[in-house]
Amino acid sequence: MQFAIHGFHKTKISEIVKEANVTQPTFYLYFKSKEAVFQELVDVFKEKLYHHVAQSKLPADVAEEGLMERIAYGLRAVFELFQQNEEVARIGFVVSEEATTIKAEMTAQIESNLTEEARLGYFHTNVNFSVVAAAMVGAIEYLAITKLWTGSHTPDELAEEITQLFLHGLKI
Amino acid sequence: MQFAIHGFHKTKISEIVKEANVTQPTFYLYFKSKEAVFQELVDVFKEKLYHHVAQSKLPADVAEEGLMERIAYGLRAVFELFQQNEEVARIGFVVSEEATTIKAEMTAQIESNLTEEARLGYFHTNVNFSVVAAAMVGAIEYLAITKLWTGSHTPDELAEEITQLFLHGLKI
Amino acid sequence: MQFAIHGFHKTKISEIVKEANVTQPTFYLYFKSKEAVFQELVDVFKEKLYHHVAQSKLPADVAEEGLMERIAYGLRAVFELFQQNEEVARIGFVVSEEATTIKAEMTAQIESNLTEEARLGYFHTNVNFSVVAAAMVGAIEYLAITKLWTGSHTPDELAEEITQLFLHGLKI
Amino acid sequence: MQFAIHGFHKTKISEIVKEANVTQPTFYLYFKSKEAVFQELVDVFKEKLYHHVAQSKLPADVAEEGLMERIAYGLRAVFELFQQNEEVARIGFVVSEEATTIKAEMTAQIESNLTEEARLGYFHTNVNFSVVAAAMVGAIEYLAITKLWTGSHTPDELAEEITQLFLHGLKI
DNA sequence: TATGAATGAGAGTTCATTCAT
DNA sequence: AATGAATGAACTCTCATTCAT
Repeated sequence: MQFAIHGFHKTKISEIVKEANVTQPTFYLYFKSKEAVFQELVDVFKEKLYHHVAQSKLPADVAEEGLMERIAYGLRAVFELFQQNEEVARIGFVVSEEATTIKAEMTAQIESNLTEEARLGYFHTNVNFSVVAAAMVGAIEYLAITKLWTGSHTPDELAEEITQLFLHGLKI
Repeated sequence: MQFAIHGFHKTKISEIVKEANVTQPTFYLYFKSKEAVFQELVDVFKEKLYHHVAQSKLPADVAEEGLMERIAYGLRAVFELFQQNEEVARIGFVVSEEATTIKAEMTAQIESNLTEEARLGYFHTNVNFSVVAAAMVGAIEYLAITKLWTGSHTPDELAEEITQLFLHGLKI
Repeated sequence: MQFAIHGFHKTKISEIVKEANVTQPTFYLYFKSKEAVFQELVDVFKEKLYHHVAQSKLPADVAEEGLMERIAYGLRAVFELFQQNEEVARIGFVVSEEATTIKAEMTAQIESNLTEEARLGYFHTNVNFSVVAAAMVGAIEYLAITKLWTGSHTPDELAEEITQLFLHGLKI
Repeated sequence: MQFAIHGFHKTKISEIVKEANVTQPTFYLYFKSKEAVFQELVDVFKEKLYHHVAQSKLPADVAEEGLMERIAYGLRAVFELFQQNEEVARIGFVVSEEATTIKAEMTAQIESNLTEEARLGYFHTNVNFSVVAAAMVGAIEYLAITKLWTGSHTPDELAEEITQLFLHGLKI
């Protein structure tokens, strides 16, 4: 879908319909307007994303040994969502105007998760979780763009690496 | 500058010149085209950024105790560059088409730095530095947008938090 | 019928067929084109109108006392035609392009009637019957629109009032 | 002006600008939209019309002998307005959607004038002034179209004839 | 007889860009 | 150095009309 590649403004109806081998009026047979079809895509993605993030919150009884795996699991799910819905994810997370809002919402959710998880004793508390959450969201976005959607890394690999990094850091 | 706020396509020459209190033809006395002026801004930023990142590479003789501070120093410099050149940074790092390339270049530079630094023994080596570098760039971008340019955090605070996170992780 | 309400241009085939609970191609099974069906409606009305107006001419032997009633009779017939065929009358007399021609034809007929009637001694001759005829047609049209089709007045009432006005005037 | 001839929907920007020997974008240099320029014309006319009609109300002290002249005077003024502003009058009184409202307003004003004048003893009161007012407005409109704007009659002649007709009627 | 699906032609509008002065 | 006035090219969207079935 052209929107995912070019964003809203550079995407022309004429190109969309050419790709689909139909004429312009046909587009309006199926969609109310350029804006409407774009928004629909955004909404579909938003729905899915929020659902995934909400589910990635750690439960109360994760054992010390299983912690890392459990975190990686949540991240992997997000990366898989991004992989299986690349176009719609690109639109909703990167190119749409609403992407800002969507990422802000995701950040807030992650911050809330982290805070709760810290209270459960999983993490230490001398960090600003709002900053950490934003760092995670930024990292996820950019990794999706450069490592996932390029095909160079799998969701599994990325989740693994990121978990390792955010859990233990680089320091020996 | 309108470009920083609205991006290339939504920014109209008519708005630019209105803001500058001149007429449209005057614009073309000073710039070859809409595209050219935009490119000029991008180039200015690119130059500065690459310079800063290159300088943030750790030297060979940092003492154990000073490591963290030295890393924070490099990050702080980048955030300060972003703060002092918000508009041009927004354009070159976020809204321009070339932003992709610029961030890729920065990522490569950071990866190279990390690899070298690991070889110097600062970090352990069982992580994929290409992934870590991308995570850092993504984090930096999103923190700039949500924490720096909103005025909620200073370059210093952000550098501090990020260093802490990337060095030691969240785990207790 | 949509034409009567919205006129030719604002009436869409898509609306017509929706109202009739058929699809667009079905329309073209029954009518050659949008224009053709409109024209058909106009023709139907034109036929009826000319017939009525021709019949409203006063015969030669109307008694002094019956004159007013005889005139009112003709007018009433026209208003009744308009009332019983509101849609088609609206189209043929108001919204169609041909309405101009139709009203011109009606005006000419009335003028001819008046001239003849004046020669029979019913009216005085120091007025321009072409102007009077046009005034009548204009009055009839606007009264149909504002008093008849709104339901506020009956054909009878309108015929009565108009006859009184055109026969004796307002002056005491 | 094309609007006066063809009405709003059949008038194309492309025709307007062709008539003016400029290109389509030039149109938008001077007018906000097709709709806006049309509305502006309507408003200009409305203003003028209401002013004239309001002024045509008879004062309290018209002498018996001067009555007819005084009435003709008011009508003449309206026809002169129509003549001197043919295009805008056509638009505001005939082809615009608002024409309905404008004529209704004018009718109401005339009815009010007539009622008042009858109370002053100028006219007898056994007629429905609402119907008479509508008849007048309809007559005025159609006479403007067929006798004034065709050039066949002057405002003076039309005012004279109409006054005679509405004051004394056709009856000998 | 009826239609789901499609379209050619053209509407109004916007915008970066350029003359003539 | 500066501009008022204009435009080419392109855009989104609409609508009467027609296939293939």
